[in-house]
Amino acid sequence: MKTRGIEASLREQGLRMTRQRKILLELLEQSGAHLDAEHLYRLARERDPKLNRVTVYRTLKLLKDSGLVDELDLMHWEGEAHYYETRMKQEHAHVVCLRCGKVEEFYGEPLRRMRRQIENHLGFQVLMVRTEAGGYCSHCRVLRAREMEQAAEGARVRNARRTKR
Amino acid sequence: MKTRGIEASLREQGLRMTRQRKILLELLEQSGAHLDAEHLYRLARERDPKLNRVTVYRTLKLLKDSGLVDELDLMHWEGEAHYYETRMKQEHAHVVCLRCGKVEEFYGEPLRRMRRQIENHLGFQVLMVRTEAGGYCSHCRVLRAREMEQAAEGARVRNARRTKR
DNA sequence: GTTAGTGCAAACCTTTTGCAGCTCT
DNA sequence: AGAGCTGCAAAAGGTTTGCACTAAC
Repeated sequence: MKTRGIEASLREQGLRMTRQRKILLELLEQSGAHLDAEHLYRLARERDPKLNRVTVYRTLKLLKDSGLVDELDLMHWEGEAHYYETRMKQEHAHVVCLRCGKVEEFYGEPLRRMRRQIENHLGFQVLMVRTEAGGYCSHCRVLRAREMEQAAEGARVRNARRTKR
Repeated sequence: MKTRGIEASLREQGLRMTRQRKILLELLEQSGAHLDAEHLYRLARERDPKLNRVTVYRTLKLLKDSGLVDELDLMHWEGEAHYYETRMKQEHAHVVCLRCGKVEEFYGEPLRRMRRQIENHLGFQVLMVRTEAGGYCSHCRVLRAREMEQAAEGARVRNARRTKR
């Protein structure tokens, strides 16, 4: 959804498209990445140094409640911040590397099928589904194995020392 | 996994099974429900009034990092608290009613299939998958429709008043 | 006797709230 | 005028940290 479309959505709800909201929406759309409130705030201040952190939070809440952006946790990869993305794309899962923080998106039939099954089996009217996976990306998997090996080595040394004494 | 099994897991990592941890683990297992830190703390204090809130947090973190319990957000239904459940059961999704807060669990093939696809397509080693859906349960769906109707009615009245003036 | 774990107080970080002033319409 | 919106300061909510003391191994 373009900023235009979002503006229309806001208007329908009797809400206004202010200078601040325009800045925040543009940043959210440009950045393909997943921004958290603080990051978004810093970017926004580059365009308008007076823009307040509170406005960022209020805007994000508004957009979230209007269903215009989705809120993610990314498996709490570093801290409790929430990440936001505009709701333009197809439903997808987020896969986070717990070592390097890389985020990949996963599209696929199982997601849609799950939504349908939840609706049919549980009688829920599903408004949002959030699927997040945590693990190690192909790159970090190797490095991780090496790290574990070294940790085990360290433990062996420590144990040996203890036994000797 | 029984408390026994968890105790063994802790021991393997050179960790200790203290009175406090035993209490917390038992509570987590007994309660089929999804407890948050505060709730767990209150229950724990009934058994040991001196047990500190900080210990609850530290224990939960420990168990989470050891992969012995899973951490949920339940779509941030009321606040930012995290909910915990022991990792005994099969992989499942949590479906939260955004009106009454009821939580249902969903088991099914799509979940397992999704995990496999993420591993195959993205080359990730998946350690945890968390799927949460938000919506309205069959009961609240009806009530919700009624509420929306009343809200719309209210808006009509307000608009009429404004136009008249 | 070591090392891990606990309790207490205080800090921390993210997010929300109250309120006066501003700005669209 | 009247509603929505912003900025500022202050509070809230959930969680973590530093440190001295205690308990498990």
